[in-house]
Amino acid sequence: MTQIDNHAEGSDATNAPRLRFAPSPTGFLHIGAFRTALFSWLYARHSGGKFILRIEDTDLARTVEGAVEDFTDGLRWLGMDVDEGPDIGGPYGPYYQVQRKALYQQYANQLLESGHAYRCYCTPERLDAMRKEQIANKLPPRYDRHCRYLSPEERATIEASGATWVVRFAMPLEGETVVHDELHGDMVFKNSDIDDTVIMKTNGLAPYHLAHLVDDHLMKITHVLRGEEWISSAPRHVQIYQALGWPVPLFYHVPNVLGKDKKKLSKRRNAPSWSDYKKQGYLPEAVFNFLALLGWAYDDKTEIFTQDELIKAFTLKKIGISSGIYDPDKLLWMNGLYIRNLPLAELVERTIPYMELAEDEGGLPASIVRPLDRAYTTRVLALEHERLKTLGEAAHVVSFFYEKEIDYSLDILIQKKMDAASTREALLQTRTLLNSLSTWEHSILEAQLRELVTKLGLKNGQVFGTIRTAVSGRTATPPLFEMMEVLGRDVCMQRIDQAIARLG
RNA sequence: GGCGCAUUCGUCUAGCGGUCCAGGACAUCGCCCUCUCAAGGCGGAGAUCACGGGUUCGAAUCCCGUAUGCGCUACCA
Repeated sequence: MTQIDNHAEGSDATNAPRLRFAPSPTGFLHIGAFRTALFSWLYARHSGGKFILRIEDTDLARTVEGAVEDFTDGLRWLGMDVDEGPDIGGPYGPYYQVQRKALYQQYANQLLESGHAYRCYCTPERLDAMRKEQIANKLPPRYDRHCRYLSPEERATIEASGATWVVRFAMPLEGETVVHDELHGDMVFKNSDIDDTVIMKTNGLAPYHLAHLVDDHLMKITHVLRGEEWISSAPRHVQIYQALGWPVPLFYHVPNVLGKDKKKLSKRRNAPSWSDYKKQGYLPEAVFNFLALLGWAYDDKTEIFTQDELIKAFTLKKIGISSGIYDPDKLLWMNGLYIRNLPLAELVERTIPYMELAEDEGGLPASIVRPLDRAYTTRVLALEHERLKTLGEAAHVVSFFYEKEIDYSLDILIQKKMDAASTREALLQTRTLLNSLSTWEHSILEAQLRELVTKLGLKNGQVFGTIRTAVSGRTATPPLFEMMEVLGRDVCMQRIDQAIARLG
């Protein structure tokens, strides 16, 4: 602990900004949390500062196994590298709050000694009863400061009886506290509205209000970006900073990201996690771009940015202050755009893993052998490239390119103003024509089949639609002739034969 | 209930006293392209800038109310 202190008090102060992302490991991280992290990361990179990951795990009861790994995986997936944190350490560690317990005790004691805090012996039962009564009397539920005014003798008696205690911060009873926020300006709070919050729990760990503040100070955090839900307790924090004699960092209370229900994103209700996006085949660079635009805008038209462009363009000043609903449709559009901009080879590289997933995880049907043929898959995906919105949907959309048997109902084979007989006839003629071709190439297929259409006195859509279904089992596919070329002569002929057979 | 924050097209937003009877994007609608589905191109509709008062020669932009939404009100973060 002393060692940590020495580091913290050391005068290596450069003026580079230091920003932190400090999630608590109570579950997976939703997209709104990442958005705030992303703002911090972007500014750290923009300014040549540091980005620190700290785990706020002082709530032992709610800590979830695997959560920290989820954070670091998510950060990595989105391309946000960490300068100091649990995995890599750093000069101001440890980066788990439970490991900094002694520090919080030290400063709680300091506050106790300076008269800025006091021991509170109230039992949860008393607190609970008190609150219920306050609410019943339409009073704001607030700690009644019962223990603040205990005499030393009374304290001695209570403690002699073996009572446990917490430490509460003694808020000034009168006056006002001004919270200066870089985004919102000055926000003024009446001290009498703020109660004496617990800064040290019975189990010897500090709650958020003390722990984050001690860590931010010791870790030399310069810019504090956090959700706007913290505005209410910010005056408490500035009072504690003052009581400790520490400078207050720059506050940026950023707006929340809301769900479609207009409620704050919550892990258990309406929020997708980063890994949901990964599973569905969203590109991290698209998600990154999308997230950066949620509550921040560069100008009135630019919205597609590479990560480097974002780093260059990002400024904290332009963060908006009103909370917004994230629009999954727009993300989907942006993802499609990023996919279309991918070089084909990279698209193949990144899509194959999704296609090779087990069938029940969204991969190709189990009957198709893995690993997939790369050359063939490249030809297949070339046709689907501009049609994909997510990598995850590729398997479904291209499965007929791989399947031995395709299955479809006859009504999608028979086109408008046609019946089984005319469809069968068209297919028979198609078969004869295709059999006569010496080269299986899309431009030749197209030229020949167009001639056939006129010869049959049918519409393009009728004949091509019939062949499309016969050959793919689908009504929506890539352009027919390119598709037939990739499928190959044998597969096409066999499927056309089957269609003819099914028509009687 | 108390306190706080917010409020520009359905959604994300630009706007920081005059250039805005408000610009862009997604979604939506129509047309073009066309063998289906996409992609792309063109165009339309969509916001009396929440409402009401001020300040000002002039307000989406500044101030004050009201309404609505959201947040906080734990030995959770």
